Amino acid sequence: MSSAFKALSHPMRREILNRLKNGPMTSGDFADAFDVSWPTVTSHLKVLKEADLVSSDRQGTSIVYRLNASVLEEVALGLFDLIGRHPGAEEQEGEA
Amino acid sequence: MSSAFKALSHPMRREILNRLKNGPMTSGDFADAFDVSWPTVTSHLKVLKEADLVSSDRQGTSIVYRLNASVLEEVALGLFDLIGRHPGAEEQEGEA
DNA sequence: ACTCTAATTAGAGAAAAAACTAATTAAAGG
DNA sequence: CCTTTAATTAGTTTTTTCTCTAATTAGAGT
Repeated sequence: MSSAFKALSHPMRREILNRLKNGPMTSGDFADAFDVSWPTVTSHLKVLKEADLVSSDRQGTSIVYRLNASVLEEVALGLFDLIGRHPGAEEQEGEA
Repeated sequence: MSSAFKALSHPMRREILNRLKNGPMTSGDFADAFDVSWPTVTSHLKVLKEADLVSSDRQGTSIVYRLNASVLEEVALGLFDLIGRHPGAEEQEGEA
């Protein structure tokens, strides 16, 4: 999970995750969407995959990536843990 | 907020945040706690401060750092947003 | 003002990350 | 089997990050 934070530290990788929220996409989709070379995209996808934030498998001629929402959720929960507060717990006036 | 993820990407910086959960600490406390030079600690604290994850002010002879929980919470909420799920929403069996 | 302690800034070197081009692999389809 | 399309791997260069030592700043206390 430690590598997840590293993976999240790059804007393009966060944007990739954001787009995967709307459904699976191929490596080529991303190569089109971003103004960098395809190998650069591949490299970012690899980082995300190693952090287990995305999964991929071949579908015909393309390789399809999809979000591992549960892992991302774990990371978010880890952040809440860092501040010792439970998600969804509203701020209360008097905390005795 | 983009710099927050960068700030969170280093293990020592996450550990600093984790320790600050239990209350404010001085730069020297961290310099003692970690096996790196004091300037290295200062540098990490600076990154955290620039990401607005911690605040500091002088208290007598020391400089005291404390957690900006609200900012950290925002980052965690941002992650939940990335997966399009609200914090505290339990996994449900049938999602129609 | 002087000195001690706490902490930061400056500057340099090593290591890691990010980008590119060129070359390679893999499957699909004629 | 050969070609085309999709994607990755290899190798290199540039930029950023991390760490250190040495020097400096800032306040406290005498």
